[in-house]
Amino acid sequence: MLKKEKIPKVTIQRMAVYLQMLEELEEEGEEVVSSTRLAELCGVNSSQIRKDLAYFGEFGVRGVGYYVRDLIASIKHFLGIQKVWNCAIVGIGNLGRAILRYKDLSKKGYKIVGAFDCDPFKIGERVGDLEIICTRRLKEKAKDLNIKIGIITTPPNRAQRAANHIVEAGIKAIVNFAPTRIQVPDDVIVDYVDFSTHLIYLSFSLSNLGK
Amino acid sequence: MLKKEKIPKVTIQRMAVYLQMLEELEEEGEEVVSSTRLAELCGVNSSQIRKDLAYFGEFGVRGVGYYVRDLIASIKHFLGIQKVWNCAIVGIGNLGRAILRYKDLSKKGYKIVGAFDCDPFKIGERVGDLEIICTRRLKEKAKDLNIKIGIITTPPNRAQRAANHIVEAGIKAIVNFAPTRIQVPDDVIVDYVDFSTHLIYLSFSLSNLGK
DNA sequence: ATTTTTTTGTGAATTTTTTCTCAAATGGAG
DNA sequence: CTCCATTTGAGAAAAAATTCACAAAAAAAT
Ligand SMILES: NC(=O)c1ccc[n+]([C@@H]2O[C@H](COP(=O)([O-])OP(=O)(O)OC[C@H]3O[C@@H](n4cnc5c(N)ncnc54)[C@H](O)[C@@H]3O)[C@@H](O)[C@H]2O)c1
Ligand SMILES: NC(=O)c1ccc[n+]([C@@H]2O[C@H](COP(=O)([O-])OP(=O)(O)OC[C@H]3O[C@@H](n4cnc5c(N)ncnc54)[C@H](O)[C@@H]3O)[C@@H](O)[C@H]2O)c1
Repeated sequence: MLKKEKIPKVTIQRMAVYLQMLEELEEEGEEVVSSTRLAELCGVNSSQIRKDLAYFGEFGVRGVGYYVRDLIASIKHFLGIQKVWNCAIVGIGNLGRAILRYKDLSKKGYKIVGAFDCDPFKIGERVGDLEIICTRRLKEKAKDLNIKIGIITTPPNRAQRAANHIVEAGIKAIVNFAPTRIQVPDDVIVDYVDFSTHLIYLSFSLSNLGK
Repeated sequence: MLKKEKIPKVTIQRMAVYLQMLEELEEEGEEVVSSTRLAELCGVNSSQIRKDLAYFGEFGVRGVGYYVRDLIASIKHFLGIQKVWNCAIVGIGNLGRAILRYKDLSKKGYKIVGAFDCDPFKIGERVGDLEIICTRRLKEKAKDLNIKIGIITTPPNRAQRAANHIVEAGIKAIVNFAPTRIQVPDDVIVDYVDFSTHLIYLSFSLSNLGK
């Protein structure tokens, strides 16, 4: 079913958007949706959607469209989010706490099972269901808790150190919220969430309206 | 100097990364950097950097490279971030508060000047320097405070309503943290910051390692 | 039963983005 | 002053992504 062809990152990102919209449609009781309708809702071209889906297989019915429920299940399946992914947060400051309290994450298949910080005054403190643990114990905990994804929310000048701990712990995927690039071995995947990049895009666009 | 050609969004996004790295280099006392070196640090191809910069003009010296200080200034200038942009946050929950307390934002040229929520129990409460104001007063405040960017951190089912208030207030740029698409007039720019999209990319990559 | 309408899936065409190449410029060494 | 080592800027080539266009399939209408 899955073709061997490399699937572009943008396709995966759009897939996440389609999934979001499909879940909204399901909630509204829609049973079937056409690529044209979904495209409108997501702000893309309809053949974009069909091409994206074609990387993974055939999911539609000609003359009808896609069954919302089934398509959601298929997408979750091939994106690898039918099951729950255990995550650890490193750096329990403003943003780390916000993410710890972000309830909808678990609905989306991600569970924060470890909260790590290096500040002795924070270690032992409880946030929600979790106790803040010393970053040095990440390696030991990663195995016990089956942690697959590390989330960095330390200040930028500490991000590399946090990354080193995560890599040391054998975790192969990192989301980095600190606005700095980190160096990791080739077999570790890093994705950056950079708020200021988005703001910069907006300021640039505002500055160049009509040009 | 600035060519009339449309500048791709990815170029602007990479520009933000170059800027980040250049500022780190400046802090370390580096005065000159070659596109090759910068490319290595940012994890891109060196001609990518030269092509990206070419959209805006010529900034390098052949045989030498780029003067870090000057290049930073040039980039800030053409991205429109030499000046400060006033922003409003709509939805003062976990994430909204984290952003309000995010001090480095102002260093990057963005100032949160208004905090809005619709919950009567929150209105009047102080967070940092700001008092939480009723969302209905956004329009009036947007003018007084010269707000140019709206940041949505409401629950997803309230994001459209928040967007409507922002549009009503005459603000032309929105960052939406809620995991849902919003509808706005053509002259309003929306950029989405979606945490789960990043997590999905990682789970997909982990699920397909070596395929 | 046949025609019409709808909508998918996919090759082909187009557009966009990235990478390759190299002449031209610069500074330093001899 | 000439030669050599660097490195930019930009045209050409290659690769990737998007959009077009339409046959094939399914359902609805006649
Ligand atoms: N606050 C926001 O809304 C926001 C938004 C976007 C990006 N960011 C980025 O996210 C990061 C965190 O921001 P914040 O506002 O939460 O900062 P913060 O200072 O409130 O929190 C940082 C936390 O990291 C901990 N820490 C430092 N070094 C560590 C290490 N080596 N190992 C483990 N923990 C360590 C600190 O003890 C602190 O608790 C920053 O890089 C910031 O630029 C923040
Ligand atoms: N918490 C996180 O770390 C995190 C991470 C990524 C994305 N998000 C997204 O960000 C959004 C906010 O998350 P949160 O955890 O802060 O939620 P939250 O429930 O803590 O906060 C939401 C706030 O929005 C306010 N609100 C509701 N409707 C409003 C309206 N019409 N106008 C103004 N304010 C309104 C509520 O009163 C509340 O204060 C959600 O959409 C969430 O999916 C959160």
